[in-house]
Amino acid sequence: MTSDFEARLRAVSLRVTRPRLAVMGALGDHPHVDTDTVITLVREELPTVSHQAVYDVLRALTDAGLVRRIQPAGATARYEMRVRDNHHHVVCRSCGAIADVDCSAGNAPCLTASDDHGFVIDEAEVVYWGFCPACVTKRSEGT
Amino acid sequence: MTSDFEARLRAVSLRVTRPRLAVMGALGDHPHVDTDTVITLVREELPTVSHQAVYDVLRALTDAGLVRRIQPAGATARYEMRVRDNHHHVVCRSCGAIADVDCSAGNAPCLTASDDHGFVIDEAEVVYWGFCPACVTKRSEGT
DNA sequence: CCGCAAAAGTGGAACGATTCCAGAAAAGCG
DNA sequence: CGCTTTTCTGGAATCGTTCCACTTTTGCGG
Repeated sequence: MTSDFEARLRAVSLRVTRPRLAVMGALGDHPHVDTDTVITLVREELPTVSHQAVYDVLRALTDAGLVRRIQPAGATARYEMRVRDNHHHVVCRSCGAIADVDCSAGNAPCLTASDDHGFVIDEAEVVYWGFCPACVTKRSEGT
Repeated sequence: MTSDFEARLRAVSLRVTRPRLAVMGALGDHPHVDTDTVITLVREELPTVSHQAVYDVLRALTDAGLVRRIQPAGATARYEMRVRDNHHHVVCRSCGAIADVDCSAGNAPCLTASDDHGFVIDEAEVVYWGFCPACVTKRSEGT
C-alpha cells in the first residue's frame, strides 16, 4: 500500500517523501483525525517530523485532492482519505465523533439551491448534527 | 424595534442591557457579520463596550436561540438573526461572502441520512460552496 | 554514480480568534 | 432604596495555525 500512496503522489506530481507517506498511512488507518492526532501517529513511525511538516503535507495533499479536510463549526480541522464521492458526515454535538453518511439520493434534489443569488455553486456540503450512540446512552442514564 | 428586542430578551428571561440591545441592532441591520464587525458596529453606539461583552452577548443570544451562529470551514464565526426557519447558506470560496438560501424542498428528502450509524440526528446543515457574482466576474476578466 | 536546483522539512517565533479570570458596575426584585 | 445576581471591564492566557530563515532531501541530468 505504500507503493499505492507513492503512485498517488506521483500522479499529482508531488514528491514522494517519508513524512507524506506516513501522513497518508495515518489517514488511511484512522478516518476523521484531527491534525494533532496525525502528528502523534506520524511520530510513532518517524519521531522527528515537525508539526510544521504535517501541516504542510496536509495542505499539499488537500490541495492536490488526495485528502479531504472537514471542519464542523467549533471544531478543529479533521482529514480523511475518502474523496470525490460526495459523502457527508454526522457529527456528535457532545463528543465530536464523526461518521460517514452516503448521500441518500444520487444527485440529491435539495442540493440544488432554490435561489442561488447569482452564485456559481460547485459543491453542496451537508453536516448532520446530533448525538452518537454512546452519548445518547450517557444522557439518558444521567437523568 | 428596540422595544421588540427588549421583549425578545425578556421572553427568554435574559436581562435587558445596552450592550445586548446594541448587538441585536447590529445583527438586525447587517446579516452574516463576524464578531469583529459586531464589535465595531456596537462601539459606534456604545464606544466603551469590551470585546468580551460582545462575545458574552453573542453566546447568550445564541444559547437562547435568538441568533444563529454560522461558521463555514476556514472562516471565523458569523451571526445572523434569522432563526428557526431552516434556511441555508451559499458561501463564496474567494471572498467569503454569504447569502441566504431557502431550503428548496419543504422538508428536504436528502436531509434524512440514509444510514445514521445509530446517531440521533436533530439538524441537517447545508453549505453551498461556490463563487459570488463579483468574484466570478473578477476571475473571467483576470484570465 | 555524482552533483545541482527545486521542493520539503526543521525549529522557533508570531498571530488571531476566542476564552479565562477577578474585580467593578448595573439590572431588577422586594 | 438596597441587596443579590447577572453582566461587563480589562488584561492575561490558550490553542490551532501560519510565518520565517535556514537546512535537508528528492529526483533529474550529466
